[in-house]
Amino acid sequence: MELLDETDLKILRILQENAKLTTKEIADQLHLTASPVYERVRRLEKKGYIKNYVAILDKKKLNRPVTAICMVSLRYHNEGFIDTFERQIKELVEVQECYHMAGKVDFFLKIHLESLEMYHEFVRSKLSKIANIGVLESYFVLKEIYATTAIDI
Amino acid sequence: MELLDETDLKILRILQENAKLTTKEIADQLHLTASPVYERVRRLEKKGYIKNYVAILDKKKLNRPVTAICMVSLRYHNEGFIDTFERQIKELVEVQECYHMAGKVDFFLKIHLESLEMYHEFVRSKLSKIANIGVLESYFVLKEIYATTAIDI
DNA sequence: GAACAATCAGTAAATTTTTCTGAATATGGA
DNA sequence: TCCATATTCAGAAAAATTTACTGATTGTTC
Repeated sequence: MELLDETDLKILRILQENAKLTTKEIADQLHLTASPVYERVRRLEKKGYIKNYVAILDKKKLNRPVTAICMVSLRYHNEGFIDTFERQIKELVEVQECYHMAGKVDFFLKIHLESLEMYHEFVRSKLSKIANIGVLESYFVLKEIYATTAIDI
Repeated sequence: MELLDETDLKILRILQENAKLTTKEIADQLHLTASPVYERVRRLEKKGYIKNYVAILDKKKLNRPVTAICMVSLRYHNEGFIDTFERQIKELVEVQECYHMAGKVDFFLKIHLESLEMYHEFVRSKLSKIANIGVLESYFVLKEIYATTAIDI
């Protein structure tokens, strides 16, 4: 069951840049008609290659100009402690991404906030309330050089 | 010119989770008809609150299971050096995000790849070819605990 | 309270999505 | 090589959605 040919990849490349194109517009780019493109997109959705479609908002216009990167190391690394940490992190609405890392740092967080003061408040009243945090290092984004949700396929 | 009321925010919250809902479906959630929802969405697009619409793909299914975080410090920090670095980074298709940071680390990269071997090759043949890199620290994602493109508004 | 602006509901046309059918092409054995 | 099968595509038609427009209602300001 061969699943992805070059046409599928082209469709995915287009959709991850602009999901509002009509099947007709995509079809024109690929020199096809709307039918095969429509069927392929549905199959790519169904098979899970396309996870979902989202609107990307302007963080600055919506008053979330501060992006912080936070590196967390736990004090104890038993399975229970790690699971608990993960569960508590998911509750924090400010956290956009959280990764469990290999190496001296255990977790990696990306956080969007209104201001540096709000970050201080976030750490004071939420992050530091989570038990078992050993080291917590904060970094701040000065400028977004490049950021996309697309992957190179 | 008051621009965003609670209805606008609700629409944005919905669209950044699922951009494929019809205006009718959104309208039902808000106890409105399609007309005002349609007009509001168009205004939110036009005013730039919505930057674009994208499809989110499944990295593992598309054979990009390795996510690396890379912290780069430059050797020299003249304006020219920084601009050059930024320009060169944007050329690397593997790099999904690049931020200029405050503090001891200058740049922060998120990179999606096929394998650890490909990361090695990426550093060897591309990253290290960029002049003026001082320190380069690599971290690898063991597990994605939580990741969204939505912001808390 | 009158004039103005903003928001909404409803309607209809244009466009797109969705479903279906049949033709063309490719594939895999015998 | 030829036949049977599966896959992919184009085209058409129905269903649904988008888009544009109108008028009514509500809210605001002076």
